[in-house]
Amino acid sequence: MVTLIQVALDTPLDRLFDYRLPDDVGAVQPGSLVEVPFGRTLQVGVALGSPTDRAVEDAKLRDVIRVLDDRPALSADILRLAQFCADYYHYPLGAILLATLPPRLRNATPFVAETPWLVLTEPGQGAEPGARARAQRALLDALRNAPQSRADLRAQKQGRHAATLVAAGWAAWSRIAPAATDTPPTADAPPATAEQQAALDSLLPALGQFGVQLIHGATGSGKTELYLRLIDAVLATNKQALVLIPEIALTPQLEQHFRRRFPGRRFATLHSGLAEKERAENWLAAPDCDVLLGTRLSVFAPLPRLGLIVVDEEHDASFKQQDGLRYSARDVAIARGKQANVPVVLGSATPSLESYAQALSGRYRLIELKQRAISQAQLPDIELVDLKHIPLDNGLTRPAVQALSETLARGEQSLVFLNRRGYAPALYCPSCAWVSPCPRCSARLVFHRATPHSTRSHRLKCHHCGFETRIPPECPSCGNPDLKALGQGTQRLEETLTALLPAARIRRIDRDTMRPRAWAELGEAVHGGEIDILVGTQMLAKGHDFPNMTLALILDTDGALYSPDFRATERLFAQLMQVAGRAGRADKPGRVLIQTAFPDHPLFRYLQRHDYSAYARELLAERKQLELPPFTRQVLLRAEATTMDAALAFLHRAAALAPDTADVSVFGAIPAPMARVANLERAQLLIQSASRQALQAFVRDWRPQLDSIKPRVARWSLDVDPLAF
DNA sequence: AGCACGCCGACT
DNA sequence: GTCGGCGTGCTC
Repeated sequence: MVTLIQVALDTPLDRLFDYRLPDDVGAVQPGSLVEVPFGRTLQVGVALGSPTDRAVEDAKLRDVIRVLDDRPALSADILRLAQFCADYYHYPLGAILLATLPPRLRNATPFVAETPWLVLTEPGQGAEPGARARAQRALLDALRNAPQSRADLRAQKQGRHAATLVAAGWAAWSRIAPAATDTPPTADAPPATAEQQAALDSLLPALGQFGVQLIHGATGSGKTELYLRLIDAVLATNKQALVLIPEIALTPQLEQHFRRRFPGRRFATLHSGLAEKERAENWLAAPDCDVLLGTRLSVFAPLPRLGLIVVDEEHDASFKQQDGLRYSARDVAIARGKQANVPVVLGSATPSLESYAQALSGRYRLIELKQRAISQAQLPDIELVDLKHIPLDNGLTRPAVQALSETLARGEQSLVFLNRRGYAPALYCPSCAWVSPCPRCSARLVFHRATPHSTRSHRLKCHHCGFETRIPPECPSCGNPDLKALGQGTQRLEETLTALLPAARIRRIDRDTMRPRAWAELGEAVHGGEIDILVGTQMLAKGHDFPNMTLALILDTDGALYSPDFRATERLFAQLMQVAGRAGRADKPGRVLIQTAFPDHPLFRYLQRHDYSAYARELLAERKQLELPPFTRQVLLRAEATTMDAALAFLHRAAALAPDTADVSVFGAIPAPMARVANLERAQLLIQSASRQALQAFVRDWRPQLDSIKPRVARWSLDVDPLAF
């Protein structure tokens, strides 16, 4: 009898594939990585169990080529987590499993990990080298104290003795230095404030099992200190902590902070900025580490002794993957915590409304930190500049310019926040009112002007769907050659400020000016006092604290205040608070100026009081009044076709096929959200529900029907966002 | 998703 | 005469 095995492969086909398992390929267990022939290519797949039913005829079956034994099999808990994601996000299991692997381990090329540490083995602990082998004995003694690095040993010409110990089985080369045998010391912690102590008293007893704890603490209230103490407690029981952060590039000091706090503990980091080799090595080392600090992709890392998951800045959009498997690492972390029966700690100064709602309903435990642990840190004053009474000149009011020049005169730094990149949000024809519409979607094309750095960027660009075109020499509608830039973008603002404050050293920060690795350099420039004014988009909201930044100017948030997308309004508070938080020094509170035509908007009232809780409660109450659920779950049906009409036709037929469920609403089809792919137009249909079960059932019933109406022109995909505002 | 098969327009 | 465009179908 031939052994058969199911293999999950990285293909959009949402099914498993059966293979014959020849006797000579070696041991295969569920989770083993195997190389198999697929179509006319060879692919790496994940072996699962034996097939339960025989759907394909024997003639189609092919042989597993080999087991990739240079890398460990995926563990049962990762398989389970991936299965959860497959169900939750309606995404093929194989695609998820392969995506959890670091890229270097997704292909069959053997990977040899670096082994920089010589460590003592079990037999080595009591080993007695011969009396004359003094060098060996000395090295063995040294190893009993601490692992030795390969580089040091080489420098001390100990390489030969090391090799002898390894040959004797007393020592081994390892990827990662194991922890010292006795509990490594924890560096001195600052004394806990009364509030922190109260939080710890409630958090520490909850560490043994699953539960979600939402720590709502303003900047400076000591959230990080709480994480560190919880991690300390978890490490003491020989378990591992997983710490998820939004972007590691923005917080280089955080890793140092952690390492210094737990000297002697084994740290690993994972993020997409690592070189492929390093990422593979860290992933392989993860099972042996004590603390894994990383970005969203770390949520799938192998951690056999997981004891705690921390999600810092849980509201942050970076936790959501925007393409492929559109998972939210925060939500997957909660699922993982539940499966592993391990507590999950979410922390934020401005928790997402969905988390806050869960906390208010009692499903999560809410822990509020109100005091500032760092006593010097003072909250900034927030002033509103009423645009109904104060005129704008090139997007700036007199008080704003004055504040900037005063700050400059004092030798302090300012930040100017304008959430619109480009030169101007639109190009405008004064004679016929043409305003640069995007031919592919309903947005406006943004005017980008050439700069000394890149002349190629002199173009009209759609920030919504990615369409780009050259700047027309005359109005495409009436031929008028005199087109005007309408409104303000960061590029134009930079130009205006340069003209107004010629002495100021100004630096623009947005997606157009920032290269991926430019943050460190920017941090140094700001710290070194080489910059007076930072102008930029929301990119400015995150990252370093600049100690000499005392003014934050916020221009034009009104679009978001009354946006038809009420989620934009809901996110605005967090964004403004983050920007405002950039201002202020240890010795003096910062000043924040917001230009707005709607100073009476309730958001500002709460913002001025720095009271996010009250604001979040009001938003949730408002939703209740409007009979909106506190959060919705949504599925996006995307259709791609050679013409927009064909894509829309498919979506309309799909909508008509929607089963009649009161719990699920199907909204209208809209054209081209984000980029035209491979000469296909893309449109989408939004399906929403407050109930996950209802949505799941809906999609399950609907899916086969969609296949049946699939017209020649369209291909479709489901994009699931199970928890969305 | 790839990748090949297959049937109709403009070119060495 | 063919090169090559993308519509269609398949992958254990």
